[in-house]
Amino acid sequence: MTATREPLSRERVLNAALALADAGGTDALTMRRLGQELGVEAMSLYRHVANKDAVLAGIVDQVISEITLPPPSDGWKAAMRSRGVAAHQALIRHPWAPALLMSRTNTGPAMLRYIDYTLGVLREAGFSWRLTDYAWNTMDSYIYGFTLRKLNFPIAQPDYADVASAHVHLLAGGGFPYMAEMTRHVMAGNHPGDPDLTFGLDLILDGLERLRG
Amino acid sequence: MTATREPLSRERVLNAALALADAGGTDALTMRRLGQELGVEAMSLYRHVANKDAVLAGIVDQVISEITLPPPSDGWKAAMRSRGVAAHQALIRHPWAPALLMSRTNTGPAMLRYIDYTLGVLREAGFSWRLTDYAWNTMDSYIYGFTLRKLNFPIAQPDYADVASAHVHLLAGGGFPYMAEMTRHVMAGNHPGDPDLTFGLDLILDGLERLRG
DNA sequence: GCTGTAAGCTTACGACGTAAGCAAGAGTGC
DNA sequence: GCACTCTTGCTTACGTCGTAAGCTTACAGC
Repeated sequence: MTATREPLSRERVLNAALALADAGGTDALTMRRLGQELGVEAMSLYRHVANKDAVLAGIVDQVISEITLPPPSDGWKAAMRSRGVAAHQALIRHPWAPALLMSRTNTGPAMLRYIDYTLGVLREAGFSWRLTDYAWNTMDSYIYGFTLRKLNFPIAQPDYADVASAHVHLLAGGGFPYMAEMTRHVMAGNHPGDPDLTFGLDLILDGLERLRG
Repeated sequence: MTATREPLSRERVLNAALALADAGGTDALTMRRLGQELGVEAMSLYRHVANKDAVLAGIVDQVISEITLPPPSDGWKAAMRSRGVAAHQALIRHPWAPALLMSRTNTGPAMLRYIDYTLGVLREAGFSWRLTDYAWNTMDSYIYGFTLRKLNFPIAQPDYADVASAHVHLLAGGGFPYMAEMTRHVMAGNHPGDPDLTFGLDLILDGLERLRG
């Protein structure tokens, strides 16, 4: 009289893995817990997935697939700008993702699509192959770097007050006058502690525009 | 008649940890192996170090301390440029470091010194606090992001031929025309596969110069 | 019914970080 | 010389991890 449960599948495994990572970060994603979440023993997962690394690759690609790619007809600059913002937003929605994304070689279908789109927009806008490669690399280095940094910046975290007070004694020592003053400015509200992606992105895009001629 | 061995110390532990990470990456750095390297049991390390996380924080700060900071008298732009290059080089010397650097909140003495230096150069060059913060954030997001990306880019690895041939079938499918063509250009030697830090860095610095007015 | 194949289960191994308590030696005060 | 404390390193053990090897069960096609 037991209802025959839905059989496992690579897709079901990856969905559960994504949910687990979203809920508790990479640490919460273990094969045992993943099995538990699916009502199955850990070893059963290996019928549908080569190993844990494949799971990680799968969920990273899933996140990349969430990046909405604007139509190239918007013009290369606008397209690259909103592509960058969309990537940043998708990654922020899954805070565990950037570290994974940047510390592995990713060749999932969504990633390849995403790269090909980017190269295509730049090429069609008249950038040389060399400049296209450099431009792509520069933008993505910045976007991913910025996102990862932001996620680990104490200021962006709810326990900012704790962190700040824990470090105040370091700054008070007098060895780091500029940091101390900067902290004072941020705490006084003169200046947003939360960094802004578009500042640097626009800097890069304007520079690329000038190089394109 | 056994020679009394050199007693452990936080410094000796960190030095050995750094050597271990340099030799085999983060995975090779375990408390047991670290003890073994020092001729000591793993648990003995805990007398000199709070836990493994403290070890990681220690060696990351060690790497940061290797970044040579140019004299601010060179002018802010030249100083920021060679600071960036120096940071990149130091991180490349310790390929395991960028991932660690970017996935934790770092408040070691070398890191604080490094940040304070950067803020100081920008402030003394006349940047507002707001612009100083944005500039610092943009530069470092790019530098770290670029370095981490480069380390995980298959092209930078000795097994590039393998990696390329393993992915050729994906490109050959026709779904990714621009990537395919780019790969062809790189393989034909028309274009360096190895990315260049200074391209993006100069883009950013030129943009900052314009903003400073 | 028989048999082949797939899906999930069981057990087990060798890592890992580290908590708790023990042992042995080095100073120190008398 | 002797007890005392403090420091340093060692022993043992626990719970967790990824996953190799082999087993069981259920169903499909004949």
